[in-house]
Amino acid sequence: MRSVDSLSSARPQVADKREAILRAATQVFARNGYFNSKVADIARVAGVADGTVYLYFKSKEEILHSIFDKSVGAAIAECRQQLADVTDPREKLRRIASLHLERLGADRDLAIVFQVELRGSTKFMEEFSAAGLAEYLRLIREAFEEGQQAGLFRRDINATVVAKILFGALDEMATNWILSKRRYKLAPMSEPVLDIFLNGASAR
Amino acid sequence: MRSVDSLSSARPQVADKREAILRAATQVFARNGYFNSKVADIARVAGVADGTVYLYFKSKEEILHSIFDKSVGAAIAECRQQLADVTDPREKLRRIASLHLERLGADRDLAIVFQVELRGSTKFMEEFSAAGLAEYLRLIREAFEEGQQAGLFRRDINATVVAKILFGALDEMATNWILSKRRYKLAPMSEPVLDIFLNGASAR
Amino acid sequence: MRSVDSLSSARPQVADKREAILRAATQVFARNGYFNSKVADIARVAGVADGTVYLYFKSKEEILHSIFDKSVGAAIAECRQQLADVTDPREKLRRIASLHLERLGADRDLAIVFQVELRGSTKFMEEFSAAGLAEYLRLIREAFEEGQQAGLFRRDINATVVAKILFGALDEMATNWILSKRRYKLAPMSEPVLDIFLNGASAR
Amino acid sequence: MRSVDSLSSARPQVADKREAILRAATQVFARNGYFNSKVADIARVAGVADGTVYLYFKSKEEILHSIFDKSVGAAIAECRQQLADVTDPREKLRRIASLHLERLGADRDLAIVFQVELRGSTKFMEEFSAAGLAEYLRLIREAFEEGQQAGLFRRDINATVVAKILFGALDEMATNWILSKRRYKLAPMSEPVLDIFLNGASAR
DNA sequence: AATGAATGAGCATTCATTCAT
DNA sequence: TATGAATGAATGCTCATTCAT
Repeated sequence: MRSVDSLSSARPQVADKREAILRAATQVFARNGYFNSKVADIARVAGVADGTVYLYFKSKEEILHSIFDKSVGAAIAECRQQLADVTDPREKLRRIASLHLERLGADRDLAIVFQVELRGSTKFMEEFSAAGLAEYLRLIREAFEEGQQAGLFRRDINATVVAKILFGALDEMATNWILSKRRYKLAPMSEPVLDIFLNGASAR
Repeated sequence: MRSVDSLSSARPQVADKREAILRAATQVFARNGYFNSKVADIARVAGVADGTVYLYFKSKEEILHSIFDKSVGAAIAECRQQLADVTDPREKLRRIASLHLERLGADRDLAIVFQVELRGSTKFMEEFSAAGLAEYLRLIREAFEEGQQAGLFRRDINATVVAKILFGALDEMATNWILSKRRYKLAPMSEPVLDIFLNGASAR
Repeated sequence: MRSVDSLSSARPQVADKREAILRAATQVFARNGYFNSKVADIARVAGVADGTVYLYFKSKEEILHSIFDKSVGAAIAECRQQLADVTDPREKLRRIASLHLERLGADRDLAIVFQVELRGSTKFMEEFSAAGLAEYLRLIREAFEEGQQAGLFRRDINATVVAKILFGALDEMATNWILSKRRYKLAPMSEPVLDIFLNGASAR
Repeated sequence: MRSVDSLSSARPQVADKREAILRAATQVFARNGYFNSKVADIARVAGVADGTVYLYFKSKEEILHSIFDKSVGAAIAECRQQLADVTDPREKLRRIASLHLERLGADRDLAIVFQVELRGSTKFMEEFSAAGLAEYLRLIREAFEEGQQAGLFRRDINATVVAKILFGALDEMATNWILSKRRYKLAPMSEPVLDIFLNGASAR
């Protein structure tokens, strides 16, 4: 069993080191911005030598991509799982929104990388858009369409546009939270958003 | 006629050259991204020497700021003017949203700079937030509060949050438009947004 | 007239700076070897900033190529000129050999770059071979063929091979001179080479 | 049989591994050039771990030196042996030249390392010159001096210079062979060289 | 002996900015 | 004002070498 190894010196070092670099990079990118961050900074924060970074990542850019991939992957997986036992489309949307803001609210550095650093390049935005965002928007859209079929939501509005509206509103909550000097909880902000949204989208 | 000005006064030249540099920078930033754009590129596109850029702007960063200041200033001014003769708060929000997307939709390069390049730095985002965005959100909020006082909008929702929701939804429309491979008109996208928003925010 | 400018500060600076960099590079390459030479060293010796090197050359490698091109071009041009008024093929070969060793003997650093640094890469050797060497071997071969037609040289030996033999012998003289700890004149070494060569190649 | 050795003793393994590394290095150096070759490449081709290379060689440079030492040692030994039963100085020179080109012609990678890679450093060239080349030139010179004493060769020419001439001519044949795109046998090229050389150097 | 993960010194090149003209 | 040659600080990445296992 692994647990025995874990007590001594084990082998999770590889995973650990890769993780450490990703964690360090998230922090460094969040504090200095991607372009102003030096690979040497990341290495120092991660507690490894400069060259070691390149044993785990092909380039500085790949580190940024990896932060994105890992987080979006986990987020979508968790989202799907949480939606599994929910049938009410309105509740589904509430869960999606809630998870979205909970995740970002739980790790400020990661949130900064997501809301700010990942946006600063058309190239990356396009990939981002094609990969994670598209998948995420689909989750919203599908829940909304279910609600339309169930007669809960208005049928005169385009589900794709609706998904963007909800995402945009949540995204703005997250960005505002990061930029705000006041320190407040992000997760509860999903409530007024859903309130207006569901109210505005509901069939009468 | 221009030629007269040119002979009689140097002023328009100054404005022209400054304008030319801003226009060139918008194009170059939009196509390559801020960090990958060289001052030399901007100078070439603007038709001036590298050093000339520094007669009008203190640094590369100041060029980005100037693009922002100039555009936001003009947008808010136009917005205020267009709202002057409108009394219905719902119509005010419609005008704000419409103007927002019309402006961005009219100049794709400028839209890219706004939606992508200006987002890539926490520092800038903070200033952006403090300066233009705050002013812009205030316009929305005030219109909404008027509506609340007039009994048109629900009073159980926070006007500040509402303003962010509307802005976030519009912002997402703009970003999606930029990243989309399909070519469609951006301005009409304000309609479904307002539809859901007004419907969701209206008093019953 | 330009000569007036020349007295004050003039404009030959461009040529001068390029020349200075080439001269500096020849010295630095000769002393440290191409791969161990830093562009910063070349810049320092040339009395310019690091970046200035790149205003005149695309890369470190291009500097090496330029040293080669410039020198071979000048050598071949001088060689052709010196051969113009010579009719005796034997004398032509004597002049070629003599010029070859005089040139290398006159600039030890340049000779080192030619005999050592330029040889250290198959890629460059191939270009070298294709460009300058081929031209140079042709000069030898043509002189030899003239001698064959004039009945001065044996017709039973291949002129192309003969050219390589003569070049190889001279090349070895130059390399030995560079590596030798003794300091002697290189140019006179052409005599014994030609002696044996002409004797061995002459018709009886 | 090899399998017996493998079972009874570890020695051949050592020799095998050292050999394997030298063979791999010769191939890698020949294909990429010394400075562009990575120790990791050599290790991979040799089928050993990176670190293992350093159990047999102190540094990358020592590998190059070892290739040289091993090959020159073997060449000179074979040369001496082949000359043992020859008395005619002209035949001795023929054998030396023939062996020289046969050896290089038999292993193209080794020839490239000798003709190109070993030349790219003044430092190495000096050692090369002091060690192998000096010994080799001595073999030639001694054979020539014998011929002079026997009245076969002219006494008015310096034997040391003569040795360089012959070596230089052969060396050029080898270099040309490597760089040529045509594929031909190198060994036979010793004939025209010797032809001219002996003819030019012979007493009348 | 063998491994290969880790190290960290080293360097070509870029480009925002300056300033003599 | 305008120019553009010159500057030089700044950094991502490579790879020979080490060493704990």
